[in-house]
Amino acid sequence: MKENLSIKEFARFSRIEQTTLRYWDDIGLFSPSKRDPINNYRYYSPEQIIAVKFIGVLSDLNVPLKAIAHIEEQRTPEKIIELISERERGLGLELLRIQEQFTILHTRRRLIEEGMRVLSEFDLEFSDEERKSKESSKTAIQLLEGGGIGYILGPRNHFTESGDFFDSLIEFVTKADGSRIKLSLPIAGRHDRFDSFLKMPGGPDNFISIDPRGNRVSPEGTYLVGYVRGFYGQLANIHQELADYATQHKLKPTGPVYTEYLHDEICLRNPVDYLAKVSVRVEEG
Amino acid sequence: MKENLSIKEFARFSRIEQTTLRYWDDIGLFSPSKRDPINNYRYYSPEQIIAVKFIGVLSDLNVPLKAIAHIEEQRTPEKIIELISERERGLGLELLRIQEQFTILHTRRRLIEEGMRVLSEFDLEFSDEERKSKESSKTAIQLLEGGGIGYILGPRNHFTESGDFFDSLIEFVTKADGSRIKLSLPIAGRHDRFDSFLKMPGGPDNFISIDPRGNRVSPEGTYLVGYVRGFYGQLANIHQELADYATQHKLKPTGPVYTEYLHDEICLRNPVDYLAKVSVRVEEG
DNA sequence: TTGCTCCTCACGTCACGTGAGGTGGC
DNA sequence: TTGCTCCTCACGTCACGTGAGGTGGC
Repeated sequence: MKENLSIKEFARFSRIEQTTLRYWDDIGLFSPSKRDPINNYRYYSPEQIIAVKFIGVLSDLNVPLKAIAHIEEQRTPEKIIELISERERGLGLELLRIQEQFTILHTRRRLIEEGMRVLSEFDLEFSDEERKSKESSKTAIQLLEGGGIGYILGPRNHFTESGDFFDSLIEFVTKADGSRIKLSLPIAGRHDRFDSFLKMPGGPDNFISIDPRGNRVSPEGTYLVGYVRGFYGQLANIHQELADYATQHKLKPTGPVYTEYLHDEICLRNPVDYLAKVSVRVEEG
Repeated sequence: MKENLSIKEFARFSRIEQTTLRYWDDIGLFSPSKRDPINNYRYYSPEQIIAVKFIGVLSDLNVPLKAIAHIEEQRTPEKIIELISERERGLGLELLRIQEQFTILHTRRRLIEEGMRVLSEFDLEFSDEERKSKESSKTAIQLLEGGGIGYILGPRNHFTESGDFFDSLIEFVTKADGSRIKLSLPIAGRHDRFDSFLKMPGGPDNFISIDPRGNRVSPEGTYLVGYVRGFYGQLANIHQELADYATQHKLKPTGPVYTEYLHDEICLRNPVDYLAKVSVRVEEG
């Protein structure tokens, strides 16, 4: 004949904390069906579990408690249907948000892990003296099959006109507003051709970002890949090294050229340890 | 030569509120690259957008700011990979939670909408006098094709032994702990056979709950469906009405019998307006 | 002088969480 | 008396949000 549940029992059955139940009572959102007239103990009836669980669901859905209380007072089937529809839409948006976050995390992980692989494969460690200088850099080169990564192109950069890297970066960031460019995804650079890369390695024709849906795809093919360890802009003479390597191996670097940072401030404190990856598409002969 | 962005510009580019940027600066999580020595204005550099957006992502993922700050100080590729992996797992769990909430909302909506359809189809309105009494009820009966709904069976009820409805309900709720039974989903009753329903309409053989994955499925078939408007337990003489209807239409009510509430305290304030649905599987002849 | 952007400081908000000190019934 | 469960009240916490009053440069 358990018609009255103590707050402890009710908390256990409903899986809602005692403090939360007291708080909901305090703000008039959800009160026990009875109070002991002597010691003022709260007593709940078992069927109250249905309502308290629904409040819990709404609360989990980030409906403000005031709104829930207002709904509770005014509730009709029509209004509850309206609320549910709205929340279903909200959950749909949240689902998109989660997928986006998955993409962001996955992309970051892919880049960082590639960087770790590179560091274990090549010797790119600085000596103590080198580490002190902001201009230090180390490089490694390898030939890889690549391409097929979806990316989003930013607006055309105009380094030659306004002449500044940051102006172009800011233009990219500004254009990102409202477009599909997600700033949470790593920003990379793209040169149309190897020529323009040679002329200005640190000034890409466009800034790009990873496209989670893979709409625009980098061309499949053989890529000459250079890794550079050092601060932003310290691409050293990687362009010359890539050109030399190509000549020695009878390869023709055509383009496009992609410049990404595998390790950057996201995972490193010391800028000299940053790790860039430059991929140039090459053709035989 | 925009190397320094004011807090307004930086907030616009990064899509992070000025107040948030100041707060992150206050707690030492993320500070501008420069301060004006005279007026103490904050100035950010464009490449700081990469880091601030990543902090934003972590913050969106509900990583406490203290933890983010700690990570920022200690960051290495390995630790960031670990963090990302952990968050990917977290997102996986959140995805399950969202799917569960979708199910809860969808199920509620389905029941409430069915109730609204029933109310518009049949006259189940109370007169002013009837509305005053807690024992008022109105009924309607129809024949429907049904079944195929997945449900989760609670433990066997023992009304005849302990003799109480609430004891059984509490046993169900207790068993729910750790099982697949979700208390946020509507709780319904199930009688194995029409006989046992006739004997004790308010005392189901088992309490059940909707199964989002539809494992255990109610049998397909023709169902005699009775709707009862009134407070919990006021199933009136619906059992007798269903029996009479079956006899008149030469139907044999076999079972199982499902008792659900389409409209309950979730969407109504006045208990007398609650709407129950009793479905009995019937056979020809 | 006015308008603008920025500053700091203090207090408010939301949904609890955490003691501190006290009560009633076995 | 002791242990237990419950109570209220007050203050803390987290991540900001909101004025209030003031400053520097055009």
